[in-house]
Amino acid sequence: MAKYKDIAATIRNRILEGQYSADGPLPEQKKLAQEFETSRMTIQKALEMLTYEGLIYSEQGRGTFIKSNVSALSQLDATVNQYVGTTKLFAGKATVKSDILKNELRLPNAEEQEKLQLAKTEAVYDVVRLRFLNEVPYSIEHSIMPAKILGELTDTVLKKSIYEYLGQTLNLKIGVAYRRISADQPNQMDQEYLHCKPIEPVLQVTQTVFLQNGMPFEYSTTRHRYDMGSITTITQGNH
Amino acid sequence: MAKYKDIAATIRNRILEGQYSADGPLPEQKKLAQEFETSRMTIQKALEMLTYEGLIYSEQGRGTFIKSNVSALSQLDATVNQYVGTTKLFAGKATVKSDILKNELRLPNAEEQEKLQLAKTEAVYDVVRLRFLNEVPYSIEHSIMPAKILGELTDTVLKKSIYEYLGQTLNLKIGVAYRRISADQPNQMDQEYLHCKPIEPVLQVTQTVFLQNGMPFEYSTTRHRYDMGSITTITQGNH
DNA sequence: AAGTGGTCTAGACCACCTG
DNA sequence: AGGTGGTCTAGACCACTTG
Repeated sequence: MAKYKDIAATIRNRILEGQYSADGPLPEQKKLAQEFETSRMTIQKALEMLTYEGLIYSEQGRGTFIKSNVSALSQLDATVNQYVGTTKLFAGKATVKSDILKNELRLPNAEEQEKLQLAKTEAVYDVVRLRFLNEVPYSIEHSIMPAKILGELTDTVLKKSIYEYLGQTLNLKIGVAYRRISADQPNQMDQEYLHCKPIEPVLQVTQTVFLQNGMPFEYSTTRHRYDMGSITTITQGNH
Repeated sequence: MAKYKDIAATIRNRILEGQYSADGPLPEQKKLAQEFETSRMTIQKALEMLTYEGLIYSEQGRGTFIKSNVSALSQLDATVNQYVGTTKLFAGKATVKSDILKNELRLPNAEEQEKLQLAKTEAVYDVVRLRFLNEVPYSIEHSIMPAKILGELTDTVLKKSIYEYLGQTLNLKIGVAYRRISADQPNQMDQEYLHCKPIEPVLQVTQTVFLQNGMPFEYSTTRHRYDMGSITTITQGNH
């Protein structure tokens, strides 16, 4: 492990255990460099990590301070706002299953070509899945994914988790995701599969997910029963 | 301006203008250091900036690459997923006004004490505002804010933007925000003020907003007409 | 083995805040 | 003026990937 990560871990623990005064500043960088027998640059990389984690902040000419919401943060189980997919989110807490309503290989339409940056000739998977939480249907997920990334997409994979398949079998990493969240009245499918009554709305999430190398990997729309799911986001201000 | 920021700006422009091959790697760090007549550490800080912006990524032993979604990104006006409040979001595009339905100074209840990290004795403002976009009501915002941060909260401020007041008058900076987004059936107030029919849902956002120093500054619930507003988020994976 | 990025050093000077 | 963090240097060695 890199030295600056070790140092960051040590300082993080001290902060969480209250070993540093919550009011006053942290020891100055020069002192920390002496204590950890390293250079100031290395200390700065460690502090930079903790800054991105939202634990501390620095002000030029004043010092480095602990954010006062640190105690509140430890109550939330929110590490970072990272996309994990539905399956992993509920791991261990409940059983998640999927019915595959559609799994088709076809050519993309104009919108899909644009969103997934594909040529007319590059095929996509068009997959619709009904997802169950503890045997109760809670969302319908409609995904368009480029065939060139996924290769052979079997029902076995779809029944489990596409994200698991991506990371473990294809060894690809998720990068950025753009999501648009809105509320909507239930449509015909929602009423049929999610058993929504006309007055029971859905929460709709339309997202484009990119791999770490920037290739678009999924363009999807998911509709959740309003009483079975909400989205949590953490937005960091500028550092 | 810092040298590494200048260099980052130069490289960013080159990438956006297509001066670097989209397939191959960027010039190696040593070459860039020579070109910009600087040290490798400074080049690394510049590249680090572009990495956090989602423009490039590096792989140890291979090189630094341009993400292939760069062209798609420039279509979106999304720089970073920063919270700006409703007023600024629509600046110039439409007129935003507020009716103040309630503006009360009182003591916090147990939930508010916890969310805002307040003592029983510290007063809060309890504000309900009906927001109009081009004279049409589109959301109801219910905010609880600590009086010790805001000082005197006049109706003049509330009619405009609290976030503007924070930044410009109080010189405080927004830090992190936690938000929970869900869909809901319209309640009595939604039906009265947003003119929702029973089958017209609302998009609800419950958020806790912290200042840069970690003090909680707002605990609020906003309900939007489903056909007037959606939330867009950008989630970065791990770098 | 060669070439890439990742980390680290031991200094230095600058920018900013506070008394 | 003194003390803080912010930036920068000119090297060095390490970790990883590729031919």
